[in-house]
Amino acid sequence: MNMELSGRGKPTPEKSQRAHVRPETEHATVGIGLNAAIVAVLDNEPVALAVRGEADSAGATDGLPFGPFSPREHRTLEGGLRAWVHDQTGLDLGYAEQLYTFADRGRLPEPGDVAPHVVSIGYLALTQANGQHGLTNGVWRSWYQYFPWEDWRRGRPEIIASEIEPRLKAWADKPAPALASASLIARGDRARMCFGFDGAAWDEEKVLERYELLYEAGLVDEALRDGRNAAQGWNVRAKLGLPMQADHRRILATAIGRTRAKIKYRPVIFELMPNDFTLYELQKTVEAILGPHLHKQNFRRLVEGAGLVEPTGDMKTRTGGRPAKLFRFRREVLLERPAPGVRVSAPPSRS
Amino acid sequence: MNMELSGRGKPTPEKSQRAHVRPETEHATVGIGLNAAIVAVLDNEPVALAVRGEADSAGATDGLPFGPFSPREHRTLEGGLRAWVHDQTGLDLGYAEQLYTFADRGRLPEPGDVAPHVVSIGYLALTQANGQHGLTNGVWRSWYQYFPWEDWRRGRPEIIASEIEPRLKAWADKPAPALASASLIARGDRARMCFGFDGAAWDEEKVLERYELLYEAGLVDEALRDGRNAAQGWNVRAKLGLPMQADHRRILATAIGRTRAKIKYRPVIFELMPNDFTLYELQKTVEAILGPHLHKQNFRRLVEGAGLVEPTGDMKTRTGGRPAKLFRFRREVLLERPAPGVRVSAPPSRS
DNA sequence: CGGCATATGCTCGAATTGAGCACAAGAAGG
DNA sequence: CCTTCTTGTGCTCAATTCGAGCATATGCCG
Repeated sequence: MNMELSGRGKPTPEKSQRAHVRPETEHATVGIGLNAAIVAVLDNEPVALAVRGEADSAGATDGLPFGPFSPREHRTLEGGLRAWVHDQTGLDLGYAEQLYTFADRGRLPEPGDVAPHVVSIGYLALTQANGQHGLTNGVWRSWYQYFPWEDWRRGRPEIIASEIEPRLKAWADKPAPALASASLIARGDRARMCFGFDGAAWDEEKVLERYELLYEAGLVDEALRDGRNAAQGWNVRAKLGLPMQADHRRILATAIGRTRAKIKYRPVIFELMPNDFTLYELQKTVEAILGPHLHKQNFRRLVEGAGLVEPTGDMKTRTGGRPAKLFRFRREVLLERPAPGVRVSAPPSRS
Repeated sequence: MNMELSGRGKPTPEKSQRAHVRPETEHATVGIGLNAAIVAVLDNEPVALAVRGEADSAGATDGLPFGPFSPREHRTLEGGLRAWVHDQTGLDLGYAEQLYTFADRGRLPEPGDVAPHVVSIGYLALTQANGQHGLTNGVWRSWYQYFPWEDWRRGRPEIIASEIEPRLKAWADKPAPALASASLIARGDRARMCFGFDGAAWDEEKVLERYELLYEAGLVDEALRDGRNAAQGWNVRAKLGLPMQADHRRILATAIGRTRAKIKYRPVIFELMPNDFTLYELQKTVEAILGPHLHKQNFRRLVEGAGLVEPTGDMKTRTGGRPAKLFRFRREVLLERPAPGVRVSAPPSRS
């Protein structure tokens, strides 16, 4: 989990372990946890399912649904995920994909413990949240509550200019610690690229990079909670977006970034839509996830031209204007195109 | 790990586990293994580092470098990976990224064992294999030995028409098992999309999908070894490509697919190149990975226009023709473009 | 019935892309 | 030395795609 920038020869801070020739038998055993970022779009708002944690030090913090994986009970990771998500929340997941496996020590809240001995595997699931249909636990919460800087639907979010830019620039002016742990790229340049300062382009897919930068800079609560402030001289009150338990917000950031990337080359957007929809509803859903982009007429040309949808024959009348044709997902596109999706391109570099 | 096709409501075959309210404490413990697909390009041949397994039933089978992860010894997964890769092979990894976590039971060779209790996390590493520089263990082997159908450098590989197409079509004509476990798409259609039968486009990124389809169809040795032939009436001798231990070939397939995708939007191709190179050498490296594509002049326009390279000022004379300008990777591109890479597009649907 | 709001069709210029022509310049060989 | 081969490099041109706007359609509401 890094910036995925091209850099050779990252240092290996750990000491080499003893040589071993046939290592297969000497595993240390750890627990496996599964985290699910369950995403839907409710009233044009992208939401994730959050469960309320028990109140800890600073009040109750949201978390993602979480459950252990037992290879004894479940044949596959995804099967285990579906089972306990159903048990915990009443939801039957549709589409699900694995995101990333997190095992980093040092991010976990237990202060005295040496190693977490828990590896957590993050999953992304997309679903329709028609009403609160059978939800027994957890609430749908806008993902922009956790990541307010990601919400460009009404233009550039103010929090970037008012909070993020000054604080990140102050951080960039401090010298980086000599370990050079993070990156070969200067702090200021990373901030510029991530948040589009000074006219750089905003890349809506870099959700994780942005969160990790804020974490490194000590601007999210999780950084303080994890004790990184002790080592540096940070502001005590960070508060950019709602925090989450453990590294759940990192997983959610990964999920958002993956969702934003994926709808461009896989028709997963339809996992979030009802069966019939108007093209404008489809556009609004895409924009809820990506931020506003497209010219309505061009969006129509795009999705119709790509063969992603077909008219149902019916119309929707209560649109407030001229009635709109209803469409449905055209499954055959999967057999026709190698990578069908809503291929919207980057917006023209608004800053 | 599936076809990532848009399909709702996959059935959950496992039974629900007992309800649990605060699951964090009741982890079953399992071992964590790390697998590395270490990729380089040697003499225009894409290679992966393979280690020879001890001879099992049918002779020695290659495997990927593999080591256990101990959270006690290593702070991060990637740190652990780098350490034992260095110990086992003498290599210092440059670029590395996590691929996927595999925990599926039923793919492991132990016939009597109920559950593997080992979760393996696959990594992709890109490196330069200048000579056998310090290699203490393992050999570089062309990845097309494991996946001959992926090698389109001399046109469509013959093995597709001679072996894969007839055998997959025979498999497609058999009725799918009622469990409908794999996909909502008919076997024949999946085969068509994966391998480009009947004029469908070849998508060089679908490496994993192709391997998994062959596995399901019982056409790779691993399927036989895992005992799937007992349930069906398969050919006893599969032999499409060299097999590997456990699910290492699946990990390598994931690695190849990811590499092919990634060089298009990240400048990771330069991890595989020496510092100075000619544009034609760069093109050959890209083609080794992707298959042949580009018009030489357009490739030049592409990489120069994208600002990916800059001339060193020197020339390379021993080219067999006119001397060629030498170039180097232009790091500044990382600060200028959000997703710089060799944006080659799909070849014009050769079948 | 007229105005409003949304839906939908169409056009046009700019940018990108695929493909080829032409020429440059060292190597090899008579 | 001059021809020919081979690879490198600059340029053009048509086809396609993309961004943006104009114009018209049509139900709803007063």
